[in-house]
Amino acid sequence: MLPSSTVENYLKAIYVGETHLTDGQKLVPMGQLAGALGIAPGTATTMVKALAESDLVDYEPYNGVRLTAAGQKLAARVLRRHRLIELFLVQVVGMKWDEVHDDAEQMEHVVSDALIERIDEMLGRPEVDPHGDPIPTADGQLPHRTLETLLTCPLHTPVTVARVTDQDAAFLRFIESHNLKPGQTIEVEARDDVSDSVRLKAPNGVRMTLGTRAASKLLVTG
Amino acid sequence: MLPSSTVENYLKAIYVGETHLTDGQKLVPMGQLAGALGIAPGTATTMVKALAESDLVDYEPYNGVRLTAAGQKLAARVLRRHRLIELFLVQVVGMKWDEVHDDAEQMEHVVSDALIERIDEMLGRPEVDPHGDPIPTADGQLPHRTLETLLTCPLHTPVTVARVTDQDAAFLRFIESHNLKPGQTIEVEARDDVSDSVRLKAPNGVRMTLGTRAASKLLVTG
DNA sequence: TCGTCAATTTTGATTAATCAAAATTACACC
DNA sequence: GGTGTAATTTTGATTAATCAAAATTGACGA
Repeated sequence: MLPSSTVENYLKAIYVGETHLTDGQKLVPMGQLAGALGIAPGTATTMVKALAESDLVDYEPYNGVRLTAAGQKLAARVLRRHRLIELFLVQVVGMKWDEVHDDAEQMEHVVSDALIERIDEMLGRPEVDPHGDPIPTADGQLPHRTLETLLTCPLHTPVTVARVTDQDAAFLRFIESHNLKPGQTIEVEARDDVSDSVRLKAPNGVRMTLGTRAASKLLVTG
Repeated sequence: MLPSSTVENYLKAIYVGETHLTDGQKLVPMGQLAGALGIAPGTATTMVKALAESDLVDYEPYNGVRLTAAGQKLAARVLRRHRLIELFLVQVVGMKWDEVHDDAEQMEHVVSDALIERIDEMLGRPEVDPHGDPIPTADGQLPHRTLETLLTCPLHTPVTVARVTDQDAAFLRFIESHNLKPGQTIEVEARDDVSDSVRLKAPNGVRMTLGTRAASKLLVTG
């Protein structure tokens, strides 16, 4: 019984949902899941019960859902495919990083293992995709680096952009046009809670200001 | 109402079915369609009636089905995608020509126009795929060369393999291992109806014998 | 303790795609 | 012209995925 694209999408959404859980939570709420997938809450309930039946998730009524080991393995596989495909489309095919998400979203469910292996090989077993998101290994491990956001990193200190955690095309174009893509070195000069903003110096020396919402999507390493 | 993968597959099957019609026929029989798609005959009937409702096909009960102009346009688009993707996977990704069919079959329904355009550009607007099958143009024209099979081409005359009309992986591996891929020059030395076979000289000078069934799948130009 | 409200689950329906098996039709042959 | 066969269509069901709206639950504040 190989999983349908729909099942794969549920698992993937739960997987990333788990990584977004604040503090000691271990269950992804149904509402959040339904929201992430853009479906009605009742639909999510029905589907999750079926996933639980297949031992892909643990489901606690009214509390939420969590992946089992089997579910985690499948989810990691899908995420691996997605990120490899994104990198491939940018690196090999020459598409822009803001236009590859939808193609990857579709292709991740349908391409053969042989094609994924070829892509992985062509790209030299990469560890991160064009957005700096880590690529799960073939055996399902998700490498984890601890990164800081522009809201928490040290001031007046050069840091390197490592990851951009937003797939929105307009946001990505903004990042690119201001030279803030992963790999670029920048420096946070000031933060201001009142104006809800962060001021920073871009690689070319240009100063600019971001809202905290946007700033929280840029992850950096010291 | 963009067409589902299923609808695209029906249209594609009717499209290629039409090209296989003998003499003056203009309708693809339901049985043949169902067979090509691997579905029950009743299912084909139901679906074709729906396609007729959407003006993608003309349907004559008990006689068969034919594409309308709109259906033809869609079918050509899918076939174009399929063949461009196959060539891409061979040429750029380095997959073998006998292993790209299934990936192309899936990807043809899901990749963006932007990706197809990039692929077409990378490949230099190619006219044929790795099997020598012509690639429909972006506006839906299917370039047609008149080719002969090994059953009809002149004897004792060098001819160039132009097309292999069978997607079966084992057959393709056979063709490759005997140096009979498109572009190779060969010569038919004899045909024999009784033994149902064709004898030919491969590029390396090696003599070999094919059954007429296999020989009919090799198309050549003088 | 109790009521309220938001989140969740249930219920009842719908759509697309499919099958098996029964009914029908076309046609060719005697 | 009748008849049998093969192709085709109909019929009745099934599965996966979905929605809207009604019912339920659980937690929190009064």
